[in-house]
Amino acid sequence: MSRYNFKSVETKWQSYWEKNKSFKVKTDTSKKKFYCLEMFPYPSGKIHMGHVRNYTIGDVLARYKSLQGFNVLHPMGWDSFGMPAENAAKQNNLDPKKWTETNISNMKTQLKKLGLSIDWDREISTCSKDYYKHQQAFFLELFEKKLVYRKENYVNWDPVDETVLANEQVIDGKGWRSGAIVERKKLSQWFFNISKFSQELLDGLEKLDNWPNKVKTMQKNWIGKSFGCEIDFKIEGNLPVKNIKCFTTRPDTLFGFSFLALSVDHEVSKFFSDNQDFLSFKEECTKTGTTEEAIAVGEKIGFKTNLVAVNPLNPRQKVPVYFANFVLMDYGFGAVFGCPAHDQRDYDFAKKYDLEIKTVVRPDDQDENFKVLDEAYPGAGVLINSDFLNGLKAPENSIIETIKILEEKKLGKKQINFRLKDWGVSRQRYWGCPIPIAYDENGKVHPIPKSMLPVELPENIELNTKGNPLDSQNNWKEININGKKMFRETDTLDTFVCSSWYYLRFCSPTESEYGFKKNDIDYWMPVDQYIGGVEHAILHLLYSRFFMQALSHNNNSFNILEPFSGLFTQGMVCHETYKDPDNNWISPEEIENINGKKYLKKDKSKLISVGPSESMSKSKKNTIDPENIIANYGADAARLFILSDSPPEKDVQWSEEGIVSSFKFIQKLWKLNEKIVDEINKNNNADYDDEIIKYTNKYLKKVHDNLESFSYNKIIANLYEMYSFLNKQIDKPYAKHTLFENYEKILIAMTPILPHFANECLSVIKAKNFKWPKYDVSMLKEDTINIVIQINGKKRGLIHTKPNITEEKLFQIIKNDEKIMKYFDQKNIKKKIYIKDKLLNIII
RNA sequence: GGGCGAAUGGCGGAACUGGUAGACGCGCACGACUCAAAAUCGUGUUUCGCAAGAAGUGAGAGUUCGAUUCUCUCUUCGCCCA
Repeated sequence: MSRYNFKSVETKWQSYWEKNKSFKVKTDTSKKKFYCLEMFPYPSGKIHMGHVRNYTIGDVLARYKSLQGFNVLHPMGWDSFGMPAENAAKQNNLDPKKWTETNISNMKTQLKKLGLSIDWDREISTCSKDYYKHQQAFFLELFEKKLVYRKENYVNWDPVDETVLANEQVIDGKGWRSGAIVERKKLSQWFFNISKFSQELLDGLEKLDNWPNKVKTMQKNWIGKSFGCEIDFKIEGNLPVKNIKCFTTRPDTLFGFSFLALSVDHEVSKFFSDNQDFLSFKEECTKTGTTEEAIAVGEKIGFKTNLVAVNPLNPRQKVPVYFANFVLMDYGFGAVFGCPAHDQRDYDFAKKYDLEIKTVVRPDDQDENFKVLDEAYPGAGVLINSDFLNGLKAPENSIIETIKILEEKKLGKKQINFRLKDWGVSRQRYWGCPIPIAYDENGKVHPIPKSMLPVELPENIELNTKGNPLDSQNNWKEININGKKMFRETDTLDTFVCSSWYYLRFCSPTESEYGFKKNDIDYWMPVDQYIGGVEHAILHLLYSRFFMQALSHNNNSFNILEPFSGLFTQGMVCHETYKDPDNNWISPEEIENINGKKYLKKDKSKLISVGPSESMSKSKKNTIDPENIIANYGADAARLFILSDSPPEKDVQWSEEGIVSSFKFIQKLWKLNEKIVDEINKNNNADYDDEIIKYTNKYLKKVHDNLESFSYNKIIANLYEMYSFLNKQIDKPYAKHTLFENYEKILIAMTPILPHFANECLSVIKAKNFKWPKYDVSMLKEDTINIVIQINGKKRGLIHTKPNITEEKLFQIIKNDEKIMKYFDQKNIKKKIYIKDKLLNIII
């Protein structure tokens, strides 16, 4: 008996796959294709357990599909532009490019040790100019299609570092690095016109049957289609403002109108540009955030104008016009009509400024005297105090009816509004894809000619400058286009742009003329199964869907609108958390278990308290390094454990006991393998025994069904059962051929999960040219079955018999069964319910 | 505040379209081997009960011959949006 040496076996197979380019694929229209894609990693330096889980899930599928005969595209690349490289470079005075390349090389080595079936010849990296060159061409293509434009927009500005911050870099309103209070600042930036496709992106979701409903719902809410009305309010006052347009989803509450609120950026604000009070109010507004949350939670403040707005349905009613901090210019028209009784935000505002709160909707269980008191009532009911609208059912009927009336009177019109805003792609960063645009001396925009692409990032530049480092690169900035001196755009593209089309590049990774070849994407696209974290449910997936819409827009050569036909979102990897008595987080590697109860720090200095299992994070120090795991237990054990404990879509708890038991199980499988090989070599000629054939077929059906439904945890359970079956049976003499044939099938079905181990065993039994084993339906029939006997729905016995038994025959058997008969008297039987070959329920 | 989802032993989780609840794993207990330990193997393990038996899938109702599964109300937790 030899011990299974995972190190030599895993190394052997990994180098075999590499040498033979086992996973290299080509466009081949004679074969059925399967495109299996996992979200590509950011090259942070080391892989983490989340990667192990993500790529193991994908690899199981890719290997399974490949054995089934599909031409499987399973590529890997690097999402290699982005801030961590720039930050690391700044801190350690490094070159972001070198930092990134080193990380890629380390992580590639680590990924290879997992035994993934990846076609490494297709490896791409978004920071390489071979990649971003095409991205710049796409930018220009969208520019020509008028899907890219420039506008002024607010950004989070750190006044100390003189830099723009991403939302996640703003912590409690302060810059994460400088601690300075973040300001809102207007900058001219590039936008992708994603909102043009709002309806298409919404409609497309309907056809994505293999996406989780959860993700579709999240996208639907994000796109946020709302149905409402555009109302033109007449304005009276001392300013040359005659009308103000509003969008509202609740025109039916117009009789509850008590103020009109404008965004401080509304065009009316130009009349207040020398009003000091207004300017300081506007200043105040920039301090509160612009997120919907900040607005909902924050205090509502207003600035009263001398203007009054006329209620279009009741011209005698005139209400004040305010500027207010909770109205945003980029939603609707930057103006809302306030109905405090039925909108909490308006209610808060009205309370503060002592405005009228008029109830116009009563809940169904209240009468006409219902009054809104302590909080707004946004719910359903019946319209009251609304003149000719009284009695309408709110909100469904009343909205439609009110819009009809407003349209008839030419006071407003029906409108569809989307919450989805255009995608701002400008980043004031160095480490990103340069935007292929130049400005002449008058500031006019000129696309950089395609022949001059790529616009390369300058290398070896000083990053510790204030503001965007590219801004100070005067040599680089200057460019000559058609004999004219111009200046390059110094902003770079959001890294989400890079990941919006990488799945296309994998189809034609070396194509130099364009981002992809048409015949490649015609064959490979769409991605059949995309696998990644749910944290990308909205932005990345929506941007990618937009990108396909944008490329297909006014394009006759291809029309792929949905990039990912199947989506699977895996859960996170969690671990217990540990703290010492001083409330410091302690890493699992620093502690020791005493008696299975107490935990001590390894130097025995401190008692450790165990906290709940939480997703692995550096800040809580509850991470486990996959590299150590692979070194100590092997890739197969890591794969086995990460799949075994929980369904892939749910969180999984990493534990020392778990990985150890997976490791031990592989050792057991190896011992079993040796026993079986001995048995096969014995060349005994026992009688044909169909027990193993039946069991194998049942097993293969389970594995097949569980693979198809992503129930990978159940496959591991099936495998354990298979092991204990074989281990008990193996002492019986088996016909050599039967044993060999079925064992081979079992091993092949094991290769997606344990590729090194199973291939090693297959080579030991000299199996060749194997395919995915199909189960034989005729072998699934049982010779004997158990029928449950219930009395009044309670289980009272089990009858072991042959299938296809009639109720009468079954009852004959029961009559001789004292254990069952003691529960009832035959005279009292009211009814018998017989479900053939399953259950008999006797009602007394 | 809104949307979506979940709740099953000490723990992670099984249970096909309503039909034997707790598969499989971890942990734990006992036993074998051993001078001993580790490793390995075996047995047991929902709760109460000596047992016969009874109860039992977050709580409460309902539909049904029969509910972890379907319907309603509630509680708690998670995720997303706010």
